[in-house]
Amino acid sequence: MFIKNLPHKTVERLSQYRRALLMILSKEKTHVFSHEIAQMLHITPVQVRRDLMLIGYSGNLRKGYDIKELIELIGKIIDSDRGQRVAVVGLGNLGKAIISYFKGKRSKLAIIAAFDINPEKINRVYDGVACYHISQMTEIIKQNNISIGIISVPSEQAPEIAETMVLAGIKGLLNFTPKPLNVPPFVYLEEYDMITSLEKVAFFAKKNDERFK
Amino acid sequence: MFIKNLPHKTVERLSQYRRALLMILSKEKTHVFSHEIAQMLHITPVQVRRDLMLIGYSGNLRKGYDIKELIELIGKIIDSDRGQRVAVVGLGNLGKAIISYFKGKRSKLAIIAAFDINPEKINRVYDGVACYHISQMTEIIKQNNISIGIISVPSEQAPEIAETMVLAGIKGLLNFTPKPLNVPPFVYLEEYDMITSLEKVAFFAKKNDERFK
DNA sequence: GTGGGTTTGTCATTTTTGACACAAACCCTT
DNA sequence: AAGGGTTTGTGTCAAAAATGACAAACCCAC
Repeated sequence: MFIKNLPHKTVERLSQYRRALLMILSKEKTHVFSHEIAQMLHITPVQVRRDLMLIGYSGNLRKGYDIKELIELIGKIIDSDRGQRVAVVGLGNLGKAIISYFKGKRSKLAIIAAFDINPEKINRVYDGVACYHISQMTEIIKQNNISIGIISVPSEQAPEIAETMVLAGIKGLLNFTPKPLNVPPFVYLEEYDMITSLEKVAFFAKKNDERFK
Repeated sequence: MFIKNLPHKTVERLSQYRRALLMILSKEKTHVFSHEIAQMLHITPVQVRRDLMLIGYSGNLRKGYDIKELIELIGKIIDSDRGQRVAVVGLGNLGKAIISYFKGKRSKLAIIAAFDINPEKINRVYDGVACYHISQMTEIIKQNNISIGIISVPSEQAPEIAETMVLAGIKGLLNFTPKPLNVPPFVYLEEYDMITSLEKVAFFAKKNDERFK
C-alpha cells in the first residue's frame, strides 16, 4: 500500500505506534483512544489522529481505534510486501545487542547475516544469526538479496564497509559509527549517533535543572 | 555560556559539528569552511553558518572557521561548566557498547558507574567503569552527584529503574528500551529507539528503490 | 427519544526548521 | 592598486511539523 509523501516524522511515529500497540495487545483490550497512544509516546492526541488520518484509518467514534486492525494497517504501509533482509557488519557488543534486540520480534525485517573479521566469531551462530568473514560480504549480500545494512564496526573501517555494501547492491544503511559516510543518492542513509543523543540529554537536563531551580 | 532558546536541532548539530571537527583536527588543518563541515554531515553550508551565527561565532572570511576555537566554543555552550556525571544501568551487550564508545573520548560527560543484577558483573570494572548492584543505585547516584542515566536493561524493568533514578535525583534520562517511560517534567527524557530507526531506513530504502528503478 | 458527555476527523493557524539570495569582507593575482 | 573569485553573515522566504479549535458522530443514562 502506498501513500504519497508520507512525512518523515509520521513514518517514525507509525513505527512507534505499532510497537506501543503490540505491547498493549497482550492485555484484554481490543480498542484504544488517541489520547492513550499519545500518552505513551509523550505527544498530543491531535498528532496521533492526524497521523492516522494521513494513512486513511478511521477509528470507532465511541470505542477508539481497533488495535489489531491498526497494527496490520501500519504494517501494510511501512513494511515491504515481500519483507526486507538485513545484515549486521561488526559483531562487537553493539552488533550483538542489535541482534538480540531483534530476536523474537516478528517483523518483515529479518537479520539474516552478520559479518566480522575476528576468526573466533566466523562460522558461529549468534541468536540465530550466522556470522561470516567480511571478505564474503559481497557474495552473501547478493546471494541472499539483502537490502539493508547495519554498520557497527570501529569507526575507521566504516567508510570502506559502506562502499562495499553499496557496490553489493544494498539499498539502505544504518550507521552506528560517528564517522560520516558518503553514499549515492539511491541509497538511504541514516546516521544513528549515540553520543549526540547523550549530549543532547545532558544539555537539556542542565537547562531544565536551571529552569526548575 | 548561555544562549537563549537555542533550537533543538541546532543543539544536535552542534554536537555533531564538534565531533566532526575533532576528527579532522588531528590532521594538519587549522581552519575549515562551512561547506566542508556541511559535506561531512550531509547538510547545506547555509545551515552550518546559521547555526554558528546563533552561537555568535564568527569565522575568518578567507580561511573559514578556526577549528580549535570552534570546538572550544561549542563546548562552552553545550557542556556544563562543572561536567556532568553519567550512570549506565544494565550491563548487557548494549551497556558495554555504550561504555566502550565513550572510552577515550575526552568530554565533560563522564560515565562513572554501571549497575546490573548479575552477580558475576558486580564489583568488576569494565573499560574503567565500576559495576555495582542495582540495590545500591540510589546511594551511589546521590553520593557521586550523578545527573544523567542511561537505561539499557530488558524493557520490562525499565519503568522501575527510571522511577528509582528519578527519585534519586537524576536530571536526564536516555532510554534505550522500547518501553515508553513516564517522568516528571523536570527530568529530560530522550527515547532512543533502534527498531524505529531501522524501520525508517527500511521504509525509505524501499521508497528510494522504487523511485530510482 | 432527548440531552450530556466523549471522541473522532479535519480545517486553519502557528511555530519550527531549512533554503535562497545577496551584500560585504577579504585575499590573491596581476 | 584594481579586479576577480571565494566565503561569510544575514534578511527574507518557503517548507515542514505541530498545535488549536470545533463540528459531527456516537453512546449512555434517564
